Amino acid sequence: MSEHVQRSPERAKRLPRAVRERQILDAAVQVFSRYGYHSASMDEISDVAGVSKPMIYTYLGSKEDLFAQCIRREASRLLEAVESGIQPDLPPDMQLWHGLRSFYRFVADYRESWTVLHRQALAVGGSFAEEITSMRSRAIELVAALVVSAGSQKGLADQVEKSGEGLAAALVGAAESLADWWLDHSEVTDGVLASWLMNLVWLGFNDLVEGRVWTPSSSPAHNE
Amino acid sequence: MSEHVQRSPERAKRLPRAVRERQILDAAVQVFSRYGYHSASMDEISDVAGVSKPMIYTYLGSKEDLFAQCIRREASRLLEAVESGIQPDLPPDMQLWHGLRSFYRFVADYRESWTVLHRQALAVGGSFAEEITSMRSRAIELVAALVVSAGSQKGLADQVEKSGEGLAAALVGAAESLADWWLDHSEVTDGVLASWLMNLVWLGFNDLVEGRVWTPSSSPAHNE
Amino acid sequence: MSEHVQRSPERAKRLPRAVRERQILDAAVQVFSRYGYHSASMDEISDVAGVSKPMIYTYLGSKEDLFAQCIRREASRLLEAVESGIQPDLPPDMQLWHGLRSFYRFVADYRESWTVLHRQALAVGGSFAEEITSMRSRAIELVAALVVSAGSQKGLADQVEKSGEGLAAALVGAAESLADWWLDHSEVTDGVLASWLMNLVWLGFNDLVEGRVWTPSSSPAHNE
Amino acid sequence: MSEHVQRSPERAKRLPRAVRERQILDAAVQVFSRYGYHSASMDEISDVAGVSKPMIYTYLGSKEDLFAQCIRREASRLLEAVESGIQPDLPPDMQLWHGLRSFYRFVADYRESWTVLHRQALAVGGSFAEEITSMRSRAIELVAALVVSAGSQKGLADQVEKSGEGLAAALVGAAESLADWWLDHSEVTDGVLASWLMNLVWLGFNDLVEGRVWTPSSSPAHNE
DNA sequence: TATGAATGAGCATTCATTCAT
DNA sequence: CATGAATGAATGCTCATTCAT
Repeated sequence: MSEHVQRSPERAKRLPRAVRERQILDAAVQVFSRYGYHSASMDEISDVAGVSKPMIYTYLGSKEDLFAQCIRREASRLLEAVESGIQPDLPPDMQLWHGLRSFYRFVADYRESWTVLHRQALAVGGSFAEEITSMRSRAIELVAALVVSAGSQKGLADQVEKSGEGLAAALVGAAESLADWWLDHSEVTDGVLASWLMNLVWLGFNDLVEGRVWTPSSSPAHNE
Repeated sequence: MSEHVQRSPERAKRLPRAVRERQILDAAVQVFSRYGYHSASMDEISDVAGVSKPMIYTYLGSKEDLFAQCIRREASRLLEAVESGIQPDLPPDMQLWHGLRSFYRFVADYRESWTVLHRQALAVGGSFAEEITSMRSRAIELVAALVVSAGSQKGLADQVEKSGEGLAAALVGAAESLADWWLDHSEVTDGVLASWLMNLVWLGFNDLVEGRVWTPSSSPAHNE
Repeated sequence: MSEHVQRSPERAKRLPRAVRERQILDAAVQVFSRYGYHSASMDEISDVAGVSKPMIYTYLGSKEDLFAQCIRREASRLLEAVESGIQPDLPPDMQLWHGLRSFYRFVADYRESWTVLHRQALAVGGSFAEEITSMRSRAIELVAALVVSAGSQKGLADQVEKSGEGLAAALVGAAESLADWWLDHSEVTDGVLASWLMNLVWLGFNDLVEGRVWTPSSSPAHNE
Repeated sequence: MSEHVQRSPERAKRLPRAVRERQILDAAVQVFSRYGYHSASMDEISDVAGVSKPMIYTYLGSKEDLFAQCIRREASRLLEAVESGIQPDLPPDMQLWHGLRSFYRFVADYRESWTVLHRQALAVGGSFAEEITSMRSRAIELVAALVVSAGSQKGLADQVEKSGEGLAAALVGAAESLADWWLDHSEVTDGVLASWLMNLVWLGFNDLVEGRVWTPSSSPAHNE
């Protein structure tokens, strides 16, 4: 179970509290992302952090507290990364494009952060799931706003209006799923991933906005 | 923690093995979906199943085994449900359409199965993640085949060829994400969900196939 | 710290629950009386009981629960012992006399029970102290009733009326203190101890000095 | 758990050692009396004392040492208080009377000291119990001497000779018990308590009932 | 077949105690 | 003199798992 995890070589001494807290959080993210909340042991975290267990409790509180702080820190990082990649004065599609690229760069740079956020946090019931879910909801709303703003620019097709949030949820899910897929197919670049998504959902979305609609009865099997 | 879970009223006796196994698996899915793998206790499962713990071990093996069998059974059910909804002689888009509707009907009918598969199984490291991932991969490949077959009907654009699996992964993710979203917005029907997805991804995909491509430089900000 | 404590020699097997519970409670009283609530470890209790720790938790609950049940059981035993020694149709002084003898016999027979009740239970704050205090209060009231009934038989002197409970508290304390003293001076018999107390509080030290002595046979029940 | 405990507002600096030691002991008595030996934490003591933990260790040694010194200091205070209230040239009963009043005044003035001594010290096994027991023994011997001296003045009845120490133990226990009772019935004065005891043990309950009452003014020292 | 009885092993958490500054 | 930083060592408790009947 505890294969090979990076650990601080020597028990460093007398560091200021802030530094220690960062060390501990780093270690915690690493371990939580590997084993999940329940299987992760405070022993291993303290080990990886190069710090004794009591310090963890003194500085960061209980295991639950620790996990919560991991989640929050990584979620903030992710949001910041994405936001910092977006220029709000660009048109919606460019915003989405840059947002997606930033997102994938983050996933690449901080695999563990992404794993904790995406894979582990939801499985742990209670407040964590809520917290994560609410962050995800915020992301979805953000995308929905983008989608709707794009639609209104072009005359806001009915389809878009009604389904904005649903479409956004689908888009976010697609992006996440592609991120997961990427973890096992790292040969493509973040730009390629973002392109795929843009082509898949943006072109489709564009059609919608311009009045082209897919319905079961419009399928070639039926309408010719 | 243990709010209100259905439990068998009386300790029944001398049932054939197959029946017992089903009872146990049902209970296990119920409990796992509520609490997640680690927080679920064999005690509660045996309680809900109306069976003593040793029986579980005799019939289904360890907790890990039990979970694996839950996963497999529910995944099979899901796949069956989806496949049985598809008529292979229809055109690709209609197949996708029917597949999506079947998928959402399954999610609605077997919430717990879906929860176990989607939320819990990935968080548990090791063999489970692999198993789930491989099943998901199969689903993705299936969709990819659909996508590619649609592409080749129309002359297989390059974009599609290279990105088929990625697009499929994105589509599957979008469908899953929308399923999650649906759990909290049950006012729309499965048909609506499927429509959204078809409009979002199929129209977009169609554009691709027909040579319309989104690139950063084709965005209005750049080409005017 | 863990000098030499009697322990069950062999890990006995498959005993009915009631028996195990008794074993565990016996062991717990033994260990609590030796080390006090806090220093006693569940490990040692389980060891002495010849039972694994999980059984203790399954059968008797948490350490606090366990201690509470020890207290209650021993307190009940003590009360029963004292009450069974009293014949309510005797005059008050004879009742007191027999009650005291029973009390001291109990202390002699169940040293550990007495230690737990007297020495340990009060030091642990919270509900235990309250429980013990309330039992002690009941004992005091009982004695107070005796005292007052004796007083009213003789015309109820004012002093007695006003101070009944205080006197009873003092008497109970005297009895307890003498019990403690006895633990280090076991050469005298329970009868002697009871005599001392009767002479001290019933007759009065002054009387003693002047040659008046209370003996069971000088009680009104006998000497008329 | 840590409701509201007085604490030094500002971390004072550079005080002479003796002062620091007093601060710490005061805090320790306060905390030990509230929570008992085991539940009291060095952290809280240092907190209440307004001193860092290492200082405690430097000045007073281990937790055990600290507790021992609390016990000794408070016991000394108690003994001094009682002794200073006694005038050795008075007759025994008056000495007892004054001693008791001093004792109750001490209990009233230093509740915490009394609590530590009476409730906590015995429950902690090992050397503390011995120390406390030995101090209590000294008190008992003192009283015994008083009793015996009273007896010998009047011709030393046999009963007294043999049972002197036992009687004294009973008397001391009665006084302590009454002190405890007092903590919950503070409406009576220390004089009343002392009177009750004098009447109970010195004169005898029987005497009381028959109208003979001990009062300070009826003591031989005064009424002859 | 079916189960109440029993446990090994692990985990979160706490606390007295000590360095390094 | 004085302390924030740091930890070794316990301890209460839980849970998957297995016998003996």
